[in-house]
Amino acid sequence: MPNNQFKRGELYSVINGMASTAVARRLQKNFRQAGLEITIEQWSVLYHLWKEDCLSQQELCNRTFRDKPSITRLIDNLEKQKLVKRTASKTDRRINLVCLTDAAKELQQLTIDLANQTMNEALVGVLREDIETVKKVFQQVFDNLI
Amino acid sequence: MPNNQFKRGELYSVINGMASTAVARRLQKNFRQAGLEITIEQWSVLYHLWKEDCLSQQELCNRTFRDKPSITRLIDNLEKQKLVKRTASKTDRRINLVCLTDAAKELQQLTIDLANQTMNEALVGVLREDIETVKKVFQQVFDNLI
DNA sequence: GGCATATAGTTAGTTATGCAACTAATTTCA
DNA sequence: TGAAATTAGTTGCATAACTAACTATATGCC
Repeated sequence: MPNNQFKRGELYSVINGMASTAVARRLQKNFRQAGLEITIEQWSVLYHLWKEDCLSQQELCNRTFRDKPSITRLIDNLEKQKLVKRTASKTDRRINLVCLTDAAKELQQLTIDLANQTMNEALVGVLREDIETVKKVFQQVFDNLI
Repeated sequence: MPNNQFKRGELYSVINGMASTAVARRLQKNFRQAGLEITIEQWSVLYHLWKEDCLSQQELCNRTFRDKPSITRLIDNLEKQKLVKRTASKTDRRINLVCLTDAAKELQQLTIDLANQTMNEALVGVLREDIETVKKVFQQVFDNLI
């Protein structure tokens, strides 16, 4: 097997999970140490709702890159924790608009601070221009596969 | 999916693992189209066993970056599919050595070819030097967090 | 209008992950 | 040597993922 293909296989194991898993675990740990009960998956839903409240579940699928059943259950759990509320759309009765509760709005600043702190911990010793390269490569990978 | 884009100036998409998720989904799809029943998580275990057979479960934890219960259950499922076999270590009775079956050995070439093909699909238009930068950054992130 | 098709969301089944608590075997060291 | 600590692996519980199949509503087209 040609040597460069083997290298790409090695990159697969790098891209596929280890670094982002490490970041995600650290963020979850930082949430827990701050006394927050939410999962990072739930947080990623809240994150998009903080940017724009009352999105449909389908729109949350698109923005969080999850499928519909995943969003259904994430919203179920967020509703149990009284962080969001499903509201029927007035113009399309198929659609649930997912809206933040006041309790969720109070989590925004703290959790985003913790996320930024986590990224700072992760990126110690990494050059700013290299971060831009990573973003660029990830965008290209994403565009290639979607 | 118009909103599945990384936003410039933020790395939350890295936390969400969007690029690695996209690669993993594509690899899973390519496995399925080739008639292979294994999951990418199972494949990642086999991958390390092809490099070195008969590793302990703990060693598989270290190499695949998973915790012990995850490996226990991945090995359970791989054993059900007759792709690996647990063997008691002769020198330490706490240890299970996980060894490949002949059926698993036959999967090596095809699945690694599919992984390389998937990486080639993912990396169209990506510069070789940028790949090296990604590897370097990921290694640094990993070292920072572990 | 009415039927075919597409879209929004839910449910069920299997696999995987994280954490905590557990058993069993080994090592440490007083 | 023997009790304490460590290590390897399993089990239980909760959350999350993907696929496929399902209901309900909306749209398109004749």
